[in-house]
Amino acid sequence: MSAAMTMFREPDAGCPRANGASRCSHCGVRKLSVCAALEPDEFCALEDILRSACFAPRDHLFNQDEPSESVYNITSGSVRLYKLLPDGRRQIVGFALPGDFLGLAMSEKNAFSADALTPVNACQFGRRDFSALLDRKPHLLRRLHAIASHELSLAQDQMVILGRRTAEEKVVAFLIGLRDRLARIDSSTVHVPLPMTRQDIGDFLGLTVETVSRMFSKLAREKALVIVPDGVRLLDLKRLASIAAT
Amino acid sequence: MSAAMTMFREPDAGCPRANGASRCSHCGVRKLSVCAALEPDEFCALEDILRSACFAPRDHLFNQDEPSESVYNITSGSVRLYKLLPDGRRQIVGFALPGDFLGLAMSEKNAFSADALTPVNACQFGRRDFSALLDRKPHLLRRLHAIASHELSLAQDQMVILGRRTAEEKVVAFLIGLRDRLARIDSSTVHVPLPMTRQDIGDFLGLTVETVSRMFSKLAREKALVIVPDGVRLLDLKRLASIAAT
DNA sequence: CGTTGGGTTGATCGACCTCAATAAAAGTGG
DNA sequence: CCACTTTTATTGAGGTCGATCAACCCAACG
Repeated sequence: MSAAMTMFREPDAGCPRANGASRCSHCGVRKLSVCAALEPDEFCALEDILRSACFAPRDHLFNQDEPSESVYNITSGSVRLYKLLPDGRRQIVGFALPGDFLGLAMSEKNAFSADALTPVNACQFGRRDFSALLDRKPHLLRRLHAIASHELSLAQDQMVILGRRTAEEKVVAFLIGLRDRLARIDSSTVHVPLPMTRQDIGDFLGLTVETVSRMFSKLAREKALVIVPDGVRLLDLKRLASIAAT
Repeated sequence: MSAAMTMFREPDAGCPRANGASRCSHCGVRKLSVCAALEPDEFCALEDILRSACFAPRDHLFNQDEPSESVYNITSGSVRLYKLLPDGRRQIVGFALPGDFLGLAMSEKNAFSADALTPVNACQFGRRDFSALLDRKPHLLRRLHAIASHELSLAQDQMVILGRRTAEEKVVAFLIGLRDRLARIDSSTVHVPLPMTRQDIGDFLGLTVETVSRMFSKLAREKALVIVPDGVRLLDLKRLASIAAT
């Protein structure tokens, strides 16, 4: 391989897409990610500090309250982000999808834990390296801030869902929200893959597994959706949208 | 109006838009705000685009879904931030206190409504003016991003409260959280002024007025706190902290 | 005064939780 | 490939926390 390859830190052995992920020019999520802020000739600065990482399902990217070493940009797969209370109650604060950035806060300690739901590929950056890069690339910082603000806005939407919506509305809002996010990545429309368990969905929506399951059954019974292996297929989008909007 | 109505420290009495607010050097919240990122000689750039604004209780700073004209830095008083569902259900997404910045997202449209709970003084900036300033002052942008990230983190904490805590825990977490924020402004310890109604607290915590009132009564009955005019006095901090931590 | 908005308290109800049983997948090792 | 365990999903029965409905108090205010 060329001298250009020597710029990359060593990719994980056995990681299928290791090369693809670090070669930003071929990256599938480049236009969705922080990286979109950079000009083509600036990518070398990113590639200099980037390490391609991959994780198997259940691998932890990082843990709540531990020092934050790295920040990540997800290139494939999905990641579960959650907080635990001392007594074991869990709140999932989000699911990261391809294009999503983890470590917006650039803080010393992780505010939540993150683990892989599916095989995950990510660009990994040293927190300090990335922070230094932000100081050199104001465009990148500006973009990161835009992303953080958008995340804040989504978090506030989630507050409405958690605080003021019924179980049925929660589940539907979750499905519609996930569908909209997936549509940005590949334009799938009615098929919504669900790499997370019902328990995960419950812990995201402030419900129990049983209630989530019951709502899925109810919506399926009413022909608003069909439950398929690994996900759902939305049938009556109009009806679902009206439930989520109310 | 009574002095008790104005719960939080007011640098300039009444509402003169002349001195205190626009003269950054004398501003009481400078070290807490975005502005802390600026060097003394840079404040003129801020003062150039700043307008001192004041609001009476119930005045709206801006409304959900309307175009965002300005961003604000609160210098005194407190502001209620909320989202409304079409059917009238309300979720309060936060209370802004002195030092807080409104308009982090710098987006075209407001994601929520904001109105004053008490008399409020604020520094008002045109959204475009402020955005342009951010391009000229990377330090300011960096600070704004730090603030946005911190807000995101608080929003995630609030998700845990909304999704996974009991009514009692919610109320206690709210009081402790507010106390901690007030402590950053003036180091009050046990007296927590509450400029918002029980209804507001309920709409922040995903509870009804009645439940909030009952929890206050319960905590008062158990001598964990005393209800005083315009607020509460925390008595058994150890016990309250342990409820909130659980 | 009467009115109005906020706060408290009680009685009842219901949405969601808890507990329990079963079924269906998905690993795991032989 | 098949037993065997483990994890996940579904469904039912019954209980509970917080919502709802309603009465009342109190302070502020015109």
